Amino acid sequence: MSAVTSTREITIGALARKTGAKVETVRYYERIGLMPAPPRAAGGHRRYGETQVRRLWFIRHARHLGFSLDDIRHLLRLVDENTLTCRDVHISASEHLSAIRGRIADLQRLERVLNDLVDRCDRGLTPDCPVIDALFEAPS
Amino acid sequence: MSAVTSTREITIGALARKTGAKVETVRYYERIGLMPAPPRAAGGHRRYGETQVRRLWFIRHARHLGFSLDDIRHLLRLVDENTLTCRDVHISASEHLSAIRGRIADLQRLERVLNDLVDRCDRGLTPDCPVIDALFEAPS
DNA sequence: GTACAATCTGTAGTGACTACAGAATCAAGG
DNA sequence: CCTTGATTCTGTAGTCACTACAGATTGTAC
Repeated sequence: MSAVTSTREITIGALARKTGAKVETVRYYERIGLMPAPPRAAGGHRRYGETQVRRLWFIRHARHLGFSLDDIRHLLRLVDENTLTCRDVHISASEHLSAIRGRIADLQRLERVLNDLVDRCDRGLTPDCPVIDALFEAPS
Repeated sequence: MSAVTSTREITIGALARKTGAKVETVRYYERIGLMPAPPRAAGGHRRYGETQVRRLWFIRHARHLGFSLDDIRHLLRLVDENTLTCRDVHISASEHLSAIRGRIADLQRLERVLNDLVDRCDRGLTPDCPVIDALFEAPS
């Protein structure tokens, strides 16, 4: 087993292309402590290994699932402690799921109200629109 | 007709209590030009009349309906020009409505994926959880 | 050697507020 | 008149998750 630098190390640009993240975002994740500061090449450019590529994939997937960076930070701490279990993922995802369902319900309520407004404004052919008037007044 | 200050003018705190907005938010709306700079009392405190109360109600209602401050700015410009019609409200609300519907659809897709993940992680009683593994890898 | 691409650091902008700090003003009770 | 406590004033910075620069340096291909 040699201890020399792996030939599989890649630049930040290659990492970004691989995972679909932007270069600036990767540096941002490093700044806020989600990604560890990687080793640098002679000129100061960052070099990433397989572990960091996998870590960024984890972040990307979790973000895509709508987890906040704080949620992800929590999960990654468990990863770093080597104690992340299915149970942890289950708990975090369940909480997240009910938040999502709440947001869907909120938006659906909003949709009904807006739909009603659109409907009433559509047919509002009278000179003074009661819908507009109502917007300017305290709710009854 | 007297030209003295109306007795119905209220402070920013009273305005906030009336409409349910926060004092800071009212000042914020003034700063970004949604609310006009009101006249001041002797000591420099803001005084609001009925017109501004109605204007703030409009903003509150529109925000509650999920319109962006930019949307609201647009509508209020028409109000200031005295040309706001039911048609304008209809157009703006329709656009907004389809954006809301798009977001609902996005969240519902997300809900399905998350639900599936929760489901699989729930039953994942094997030592190595394939769900977690998948989170660390490029999508296949 | 010379382009040109990629990377570096640091800072500021987004939306819609919210949260202070520190000073001034106002309203009520004694 | 004076004090106390609430309210208001201005200005600035923080939130979230990036994104977009500027200006300097480094890496790479010909």
